[in-house]
Amino acid sequence: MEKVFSKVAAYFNVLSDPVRLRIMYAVCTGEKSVSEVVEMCGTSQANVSRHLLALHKAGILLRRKEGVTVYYSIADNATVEMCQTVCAKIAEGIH
Amino acid sequence: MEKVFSKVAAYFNVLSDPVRLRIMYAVCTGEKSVSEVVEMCGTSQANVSRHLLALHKAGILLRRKEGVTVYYSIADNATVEMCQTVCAKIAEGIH
DNA sequence: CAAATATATACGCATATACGGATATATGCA
DNA sequence: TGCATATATCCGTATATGCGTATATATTTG
Repeated sequence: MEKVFSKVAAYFNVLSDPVRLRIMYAVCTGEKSVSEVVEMCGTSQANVSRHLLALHKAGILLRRKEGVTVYYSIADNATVEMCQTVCAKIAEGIH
Repeated sequence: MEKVFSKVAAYFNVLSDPVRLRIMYAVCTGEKSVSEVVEMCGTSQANVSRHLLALHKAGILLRRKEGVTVYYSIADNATVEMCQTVCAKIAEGIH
């Protein structure tokens, strides 16, 4: 049980960063290369690479290498749906 | 949009700690006082108090004071359901 | 008022993490 | 082989956060 809590905490922790949420927003519309994500999010290539790897290690993003290019995509749509639900709920309270 | 991401990140961040998840697990069965939560979770009173306040500030727990005793309860069942969904999903992968 | 109980806060320390900048690694191509 | 492109990693720094310990605050009771 305690082990589950630690894993769940780690899972939420990956989603608890604005940059990683921006990245999720970029990738959820379809597979994207690192460069594409860099253009869509306003931060450095090194930073994007790190966050993409963090999301991948957590099992949230898939990683596919094609030549020198690396593509990331959503592993499980349930995560995206959860983010959207929370976003909607919180966006209500902002107006 | 960026503001929403920050708020969502903060929301997930509150749930990204094993102790706070233990506390959620304790409180989700019904309103509990701080002392009761301390007994149910294996950590100090100061620690529990801090985490309960963090969950309350995030809007996840309600706070009710009755004399010298403070009771906390779930504000929105959707949060609990989300935690349970994630827990179940992750517990699968552990066995 | 004094003491006991319940909860919250202050402080210090250890650890984690995000970021910038530089650099390493890998692949493709002339 | 040499060079360009794409991605990942290393290092240092600044900041955040969790926890233990002690203490403060508030309420009840004698």
